Amino acid sequence: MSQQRTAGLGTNQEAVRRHNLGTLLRHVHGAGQLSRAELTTAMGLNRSTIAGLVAELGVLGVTRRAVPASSRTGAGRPSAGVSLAHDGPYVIAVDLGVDRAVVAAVALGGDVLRRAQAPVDDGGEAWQVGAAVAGLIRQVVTDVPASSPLVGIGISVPGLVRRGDGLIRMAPNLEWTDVSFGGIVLAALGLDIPVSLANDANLGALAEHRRGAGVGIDDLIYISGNVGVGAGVIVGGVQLEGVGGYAGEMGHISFNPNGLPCHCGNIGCWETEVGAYAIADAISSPESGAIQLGEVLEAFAEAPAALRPAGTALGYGLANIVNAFNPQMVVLGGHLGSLYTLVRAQVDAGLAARALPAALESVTVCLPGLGADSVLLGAAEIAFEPLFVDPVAALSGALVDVGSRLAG
Amino acid sequence: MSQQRTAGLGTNQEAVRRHNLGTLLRHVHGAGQLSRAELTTAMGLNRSTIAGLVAELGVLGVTRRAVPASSRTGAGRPSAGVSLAHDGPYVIAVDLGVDRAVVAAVALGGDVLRRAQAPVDDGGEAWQVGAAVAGLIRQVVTDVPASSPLVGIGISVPGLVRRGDGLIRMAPNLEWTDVSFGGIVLAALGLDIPVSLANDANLGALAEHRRGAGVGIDDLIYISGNVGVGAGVIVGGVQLEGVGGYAGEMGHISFNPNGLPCHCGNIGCWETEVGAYAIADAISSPESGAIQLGEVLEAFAEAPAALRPAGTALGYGLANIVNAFNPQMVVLGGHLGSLYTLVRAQVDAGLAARALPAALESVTVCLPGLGADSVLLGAAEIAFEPLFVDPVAALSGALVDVGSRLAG
DNA sequence: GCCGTTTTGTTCACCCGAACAACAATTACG
DNA sequence: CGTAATTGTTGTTCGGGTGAACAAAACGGC
Repeated sequence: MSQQRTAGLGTNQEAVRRHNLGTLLRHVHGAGQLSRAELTTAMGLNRSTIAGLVAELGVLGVTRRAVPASSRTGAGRPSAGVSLAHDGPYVIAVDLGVDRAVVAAVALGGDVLRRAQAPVDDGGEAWQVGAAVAGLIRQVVTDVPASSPLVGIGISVPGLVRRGDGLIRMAPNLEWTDVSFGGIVLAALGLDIPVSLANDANLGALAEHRRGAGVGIDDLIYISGNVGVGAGVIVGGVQLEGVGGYAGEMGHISFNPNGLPCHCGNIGCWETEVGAYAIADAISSPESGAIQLGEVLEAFAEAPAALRPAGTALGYGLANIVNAFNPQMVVLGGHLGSLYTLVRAQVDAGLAARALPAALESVTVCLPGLGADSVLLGAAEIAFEPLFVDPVAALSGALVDVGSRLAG
Repeated sequence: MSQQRTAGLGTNQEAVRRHNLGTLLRHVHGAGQLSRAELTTAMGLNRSTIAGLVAELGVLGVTRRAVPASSRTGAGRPSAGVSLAHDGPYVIAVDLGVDRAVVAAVALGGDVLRRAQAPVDDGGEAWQVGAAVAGLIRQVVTDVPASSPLVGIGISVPGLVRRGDGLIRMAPNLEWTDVSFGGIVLAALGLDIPVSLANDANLGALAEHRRGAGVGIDDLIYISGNVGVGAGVIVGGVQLEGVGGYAGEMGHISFNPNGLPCHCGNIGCWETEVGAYAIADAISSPESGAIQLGEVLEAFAEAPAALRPAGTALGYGLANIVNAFNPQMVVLGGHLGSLYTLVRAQVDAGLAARALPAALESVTVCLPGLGADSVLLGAAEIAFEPLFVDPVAALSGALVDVGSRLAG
């Protein structure tokens, strides 16, 4: 629910300032610390202009002047560093999993200030989960400096999230349908701040693209193995959403017409071959092991033979994805990452067998650079997004001293 | 090879003018004729600004003042119309098919000034085909006013085209590999102007999005049935390309593990079920009928039973596409359009059976609004693209009086 | 048929923001 | 220690979008 569609509009002159200010902040957010000279070359603007923008961000309380980071060697005056203020803006990131919820306060720059988590009951009602999440948020905001403005809340959902309003259309593993979870959490908190929701795979892709294994890579796919299987797709540096926001449901691509029934009602979806339940079955792990499948797989020192067909199926499915999207990188998250480390040979062979040579030659399969935090940090990213589109407006709408507001 | 990646750059102030001038021209190109008042609201700029931009385009010889188009009723001074100059810029569009090449001179606004076509020998060498295309281009430019500047050449290719340099990596039905066809055509012409190449499905999608069935629809997929099967994908109003430019090869998504061998080396690709050869086989049409399959299918008044499985396979494959991309519209081009009109029931049923409900509810399957010209007009669009990015630069690099240059 | 209303084109001064140039600051290197 | 190189700082210039005022052109009611 991020990308605004402004096709055909002209560029207003105040929009120039907004855009430049936001872009500069985006750079600082991405690098954490960088020099004004680097900003000058990265943004292609004049020194004076960068100086003005940096000064404005300083007045806004977002950045501060840092010691000259000696990244460059050679003659010349060292460039003054720009880094993030200690009491700068932050967001709440929520990773709603199948069996647990993780909540974190994340500062600009991507640092996790504090995190908390709690189990989520299987089949819990949305309002119960919302109350639990609200409780975690209350915990998490206590440590944040009171003067830090809270920009918004980003929530990752293992299911289909409608673009625009963030309604959860279907979350099979939570057994939710048409739940307005953002509203529920806000009501439980008694606050009114921007809430963004998105699919977990989409957020994993976003985080890996911005601060994980895919930095600098504009065509990237993150495949989430989180009981179900979904893909987050970034093409040309922007997220693929689709009209409704449901793009990337690669788990329900037909894979085997003679396969097993899928919970979606069809037969032989890819998820029935590489989903957590299928793999747990293959290694005769108890059904409950499917939810913790990542850990179960990590425990293996060597791959049992029973996993090899799943590896091949993963490779074949990846080939479909490579043919469809021609990505430069495919990141395997959740249990698929664990599976990949075990049966890498089968996966690579399956991919090479079925992908078109031209598309295969430029793709890399890898593990998440952010480990298990990809999705959580992606949730932080969408919450920050308005700040990069219009810093001034986003900050004027942000709340300060949230800790005491929530305590009182 | 169109979309330039400028992520992270700041907005230069001269870039504002470029962008606004290009955007205005894009509007005029799209609508053909529209009033300055409409431009003002569409672009969100001031009346004065629009006036300045329109004046500049007039000086450039691109637009001319038109009679007040009375689109609005009511009081008030009628708004002056902006329409395209008679001797304005134009491009050469080339649709390279499996058995024939179509070449057209296309004016700004999308009008085909003149077209010519010639058969292409099966298995012809690239330089032979290039010479034939050059001959058609010579024919086509004769009618164009000498003062009209030729902006560039756009070429549609039934195969994989590398982004950036436009190299044809693989065109199975032409039996070409790694052919620099743009260079070949330019050499045959003895000219040096910008040439853009792209995959036929991508161009079909572009044309349908801009002037066909998908005007105003930002998430659209065009599926080309042109012996092989490929998809052109537009998401969020921009073309999905992938790192190398090979995205959208949906014809080689695995469809049936027990299916027939595909020319790509795999088994059971979707193309082996809905490609022209498969369908020609099904209706016992001679092998040569595959190339003209569209016409063969059009001749049927009612669908023979033998086509029904192909219809179902088409529906199933569309479901995969809908799940992957969540488009708002799917346009079926080439023989797939003809097939759809015959076995629509099977296609719709197959799609409904396998697509996720959330994604299914917002998708429409339809036929091309531009008929058989989608791809040709798409080739014109990519040739025009530089003009909308920077009108002044594109015009300064354009050639005038091409007719006599090529004749002499 | 006239006059007020409405909408738009036209012109001008204005403002904002990026670019540019000159100078100062600061370091590396010989 | 002096020179070259790079960057921050400052004041000025320049370009382009904005806004106000006025003119133009059509409609509608009287």
